[in-house]
Amino acid sequence: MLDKRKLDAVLQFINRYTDENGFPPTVRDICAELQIKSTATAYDYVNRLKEMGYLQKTAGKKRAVSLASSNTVRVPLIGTVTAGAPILAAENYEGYYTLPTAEFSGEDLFLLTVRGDSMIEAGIFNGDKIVVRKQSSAENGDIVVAMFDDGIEEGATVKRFFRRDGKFILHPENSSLTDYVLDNVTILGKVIGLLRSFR
Amino acid sequence: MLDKRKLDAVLQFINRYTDENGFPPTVRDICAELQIKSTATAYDYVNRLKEMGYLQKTAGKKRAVSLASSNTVRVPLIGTVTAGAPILAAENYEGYYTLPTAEFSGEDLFLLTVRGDSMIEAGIFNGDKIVVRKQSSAENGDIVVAMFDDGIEEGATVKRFFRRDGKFILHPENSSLTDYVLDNVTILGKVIGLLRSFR
DNA sequence: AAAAATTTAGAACAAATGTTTGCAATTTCT
DNA sequence: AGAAATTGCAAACATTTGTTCTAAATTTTT
Repeated sequence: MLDKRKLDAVLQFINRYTDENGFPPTVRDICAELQIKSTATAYDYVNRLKEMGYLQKTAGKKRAVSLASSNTVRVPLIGTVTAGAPILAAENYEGYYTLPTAEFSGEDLFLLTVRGDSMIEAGIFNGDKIVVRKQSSAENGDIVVAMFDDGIEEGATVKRFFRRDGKFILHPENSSLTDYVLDNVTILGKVIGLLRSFR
Repeated sequence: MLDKRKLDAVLQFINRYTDENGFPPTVRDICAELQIKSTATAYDYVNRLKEMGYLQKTAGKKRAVSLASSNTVRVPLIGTVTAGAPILAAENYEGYYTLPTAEFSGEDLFLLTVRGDSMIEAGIFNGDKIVVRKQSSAENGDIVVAMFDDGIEEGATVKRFFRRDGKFILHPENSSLTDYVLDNVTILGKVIGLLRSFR
């Protein structure tokens, strides 16, 4: 049986090295770091880690190891949620943010900058960037990004979602605002987290 | 004069490729992507980008290009802010989070999980992870992580900081709590942002 | 339009780095 | 303790991939 700790050390090193340098180490780098005296040994470790599913690598390629489970996701910032503003349009892409999967995981995530104070009591402030998972339905109590059109106003907003008596309710978490009660809403996604930076 | 757009396309590609694969492309990958017919040409582009300061690379090394200005920072999660709990101890490291520099930048950042509701009116909730920049002083109005010892209680907390009449004030943003007025505090850092994930 | 400069291509070369092999060292099993 | 299995080493090897060189193509300048 092979020493579990050594394998772990190799994995850790690959992870750290890649993060610090922007590219993975060579087998010889691994040797140097862990005082392994033969490239074949380091090579062996890497292959075991691959077989165990911790690493991805393509045979032959140089410096082509990467963690099987990435620590990060690339998430596009696609605009601002403000009434009337069409979002989700490809032209609105404002770049990609790399986020830690430890905190934000899932498929089809995107970021939106929040404009307004309608969710302030839920801790979502003006200027926050919300992490949204794209989905077209929601459960009672979810915070969602939704498009609505009640004949008076239309647009996309962030609200807490409820369905009651055949109606859709978009509930602002701000006691000075009132609910939207609608016959139709289009759910764009569920808010799964947020980023804030104090300026 | 060389086409600015082509250079930009190369930079973009290196960025995207690295993000998607965990390791940078080879000159031949660049050729394939941008329909360049000679490795020498792609090689030239990469070198120019290096000279212009957009890329870092070491001559000779394979697959060893990386962006000069990283899009991300690695930030350690070092514990929880709760009264009485010593933080900043090396043993408390709970791993590293990769955060986007577009949102959180600076030197000596760390993350803490917040326990308690003392800053709820500033939008900092129980369970949030705050991004802290290590520093030993603060300005009036800053939200800080501070150690205090008033003879009754001691520990680390997150509070808004003020200095007034020779005293230090740690002000909770929660109208049901009262200020700590202290003769001595040790500032551990300034809160520059936060992460939240809804469970 | 010719000359000069720059950019690109094609091919060959060299070095870094993954991979294989045979054997020694170590550990595990009987 | 001895046998068997596993692990580690050293060295050679193979391939990927960076690099260089020369000339053709293109663009810029005169």
